[in-house]
This record gives sequence, C-alpha cells and structure tokens, in this order.
Amino acid sequence: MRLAILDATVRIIGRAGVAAVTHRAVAAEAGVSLSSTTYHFASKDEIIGEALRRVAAIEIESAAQDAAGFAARDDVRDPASFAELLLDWLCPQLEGERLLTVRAGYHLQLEAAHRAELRAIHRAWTARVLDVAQAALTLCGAADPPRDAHILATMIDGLRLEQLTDPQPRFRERARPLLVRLVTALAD
Amino acid sequence: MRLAILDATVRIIGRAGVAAVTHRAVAAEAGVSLSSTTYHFASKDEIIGEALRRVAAIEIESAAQDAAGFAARDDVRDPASFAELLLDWLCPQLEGERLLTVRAGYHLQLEAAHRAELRAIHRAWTARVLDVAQAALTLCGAADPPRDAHILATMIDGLRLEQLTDPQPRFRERARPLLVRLVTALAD
DNA sequence: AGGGATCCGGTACAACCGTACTGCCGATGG
DNA sequence: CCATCGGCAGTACGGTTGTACCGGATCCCT
Repeated sequence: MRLAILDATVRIIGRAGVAAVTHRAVAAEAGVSLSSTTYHFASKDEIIGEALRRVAAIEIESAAQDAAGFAARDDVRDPASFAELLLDWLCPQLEGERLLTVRAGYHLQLEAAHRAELRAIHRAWTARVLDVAQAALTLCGAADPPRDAHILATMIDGLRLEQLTDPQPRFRERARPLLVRLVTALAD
Repeated sequence: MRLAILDATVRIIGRAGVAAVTHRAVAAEAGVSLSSTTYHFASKDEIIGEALRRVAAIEIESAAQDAAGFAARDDVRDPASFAELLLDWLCPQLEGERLLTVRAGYHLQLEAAHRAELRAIHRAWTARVLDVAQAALTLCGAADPPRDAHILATMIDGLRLEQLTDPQPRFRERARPLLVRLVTALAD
C-alpha cells in the first residue's frame, strides 16, 4: 500500500509535475482511500520526499543493471558498439510508463534544490551514476575514466532531459551520432 | 506592471518551484494587488506560460551577448582560453538573483513537457542556444561545429543544472577541467 | 471640460486543499 | 472466545486558492 501510494505519486509527477500532487489525486491514482495517504505519511512533503527516494532507488537499480550488461560483454572496445549499448539502455527509459519515472526524477531533482534534506538522496544517486559511467568507460578502454565519467554522465543526462521535455521520433537515430562522436573523442 | 508580475513569478519559481506560484504569492512578491494578477493574465496557467516566455527571452539575450563576446575576441583558438570564456559566461549565472532565473528556466522546461503550447517556446530557445554554440565552436576552430554544437550545449546545460540542484563552492575550479577536456576532445 | 477607456485596489465566494478524527474490520495472541 | 491492535475507509473542518465583481483613480481624445 505504501509502495502503491509512492508509485502513484511518481506517475502523477511524471505526467503533471509536483504541483499536481495532492492527497486526493494520489489516492485516486493509487486506488486507495484518501486517509491511507495520511496514514502512511505524515505530510504531503513527506510523500514527495519518499517519492524522490523511490525514484532514486529505481534509477540506481537501472544503472546497476546497465553496468552488469557492460561487464557481460567483451565486444565494447570500439566507440560504435559502446554507444550502441548505451542506446540499448537509454531508449527503453524514454517510452511508455518508464518515461514517467524518469521525468519524475528530474522534477524531484529540482525539488531537491529547494529542500536541503532531499539533497543527500540526490547526491547519492548521482554518485552511483558516476560510478557506473566510470566502470563503463574503463571497460571500453577509455584514456582516463575518472576524469571523463562526469562528462559522459552529464551528456547522457542532458540527452534524456531533452527528449523528455520535447519527445521526438527516432530518438535512437538522433542520439547515436552524438554518442558515437563523444565516445570517440573521449577515447583518445 | 505586467513585467513586474512576470519577474516576481520567475523569482518564486526559482526559489520554490512551480507549485509555489499562487496569485497571492505573486502579488506579494511583485508588490502589487491581488487583482492585478488576474487583470493582466487570464489565468494562473497563463502567468506561468508567460513566465516561461520571459525566461526564454532573457536566456536568449544572455546567449547572444555571450556570442558577441566570443566574436570580439581573437585569442580563443586554444581550448583552454575558450573554456575560460565559457566559464566567464557561465559562472555569473549561478550566483545571486541570476541563479533564480536560470533555475526557473529548468522548472519551466519541465512544465513545457506537460503543456504542448509551451513546447514551441522552449524549442525556439534551444535552437538559439544551438546557434550560439555552433558560432562559438566555429570561432575557436573546431573540426565540425554543426555536429559538435549539440554536444557542447548539452554539456554546459548539464553542468548548470547540476550546480543549481546542489550548489557547490568553487564551481569554476570544478567545471574548468571538464570543459577544457571536452573542448580539447572536440577540437580534434 | 467631460466622458470613455484603461488600469488597479478591495472584497467576496465557491471550490479545493491538507489534515484530524471516528469507526469498522480482520488478524493475532492469550 | 474475545480483547487488542494495526490498517484502512468515511467524513468533517478550518484555511487557502482561483477567479469574479465592483468602485475609484488616471489618462486620453474631442
């Protein structure tokens, strides 16, 4: 029930932003009663904060699976196939229900800008993402993974945000040359 | 008056997010009466939409000034000084009042994700930014400006967002090696 | 001078909000 | 078998919100 409420909150944020989160909207989306939302959470701010924690957990798990995918492959030495693996991980995040989670992540990231107690969650999340990016760069034989992981992570994040803001068809085809170019440039 | 209301709205969004925008909060921030906010704008959504238009206008103007700064200099051929010029443009945006405008820009970008009529504004904004990035890359003698402008713009945007979400001291020193590395890599 | 038109402050009201309170209900442990 | 308790639904209430309405001020045009 607690989880159903949080997932409903994430969907609402993904569809309509943090401003659309009300106890009543969350209860309706989750299919529970209004009072369930106040029973499990002390306040609306707590619901939103826990929703951020949940999104971060989902995203970290996704990144970890991505890292496992890299480690399982040994043909990612060249930039092109490395970019292709990145796209395999990226594209499913930008479709259907998953898109709402990712979009909610950006909303909650901005929410953390205003609320200090949420920043620690966001910081842990980005640290994990950096770890994964660094591991991926190491596996594909980049020149200086610790230095370039930040660049790669920022670039991927920016591409996601761009696509979430204004979804374009054929994202994969649009993003591929950018990733190939970046990875190639960083490989030297 | 109209402008005062919009600027107040931008400050509120920058400080506390779109959810904090109410007619009364805007009126108090702008120092005008409650009814002035309903006189000049048909609804709250219109206020928020016009605030996005205003932020986009401010950011486009800022980017244009940056482009003019590049054009006026002829010592930006090497990556290091190019990165330094980028930092000269970037850092003032992340302090004081200006930070609120930039942060509001990201909030409104996400707002555009939910409201189709705002997407055109955001699209025009990013197109202008891409133009400036391309012009800058051309001036500093990059290999393929049209291709790499997107990468540079995305990277800069990501660094801004990161700093806005969780402001860190000595941003310039942290961002410099990343920008130098990226520009160097793209210069080949 | 006067009469619109435009702009803005004050107030009003219905809807909606967060949250507290009360009672049901099924599980659990003695 | 029943007392207890955690989990949930229904309802209530004070405060806030979006927005409509009205009265006064200021400006502009004739």
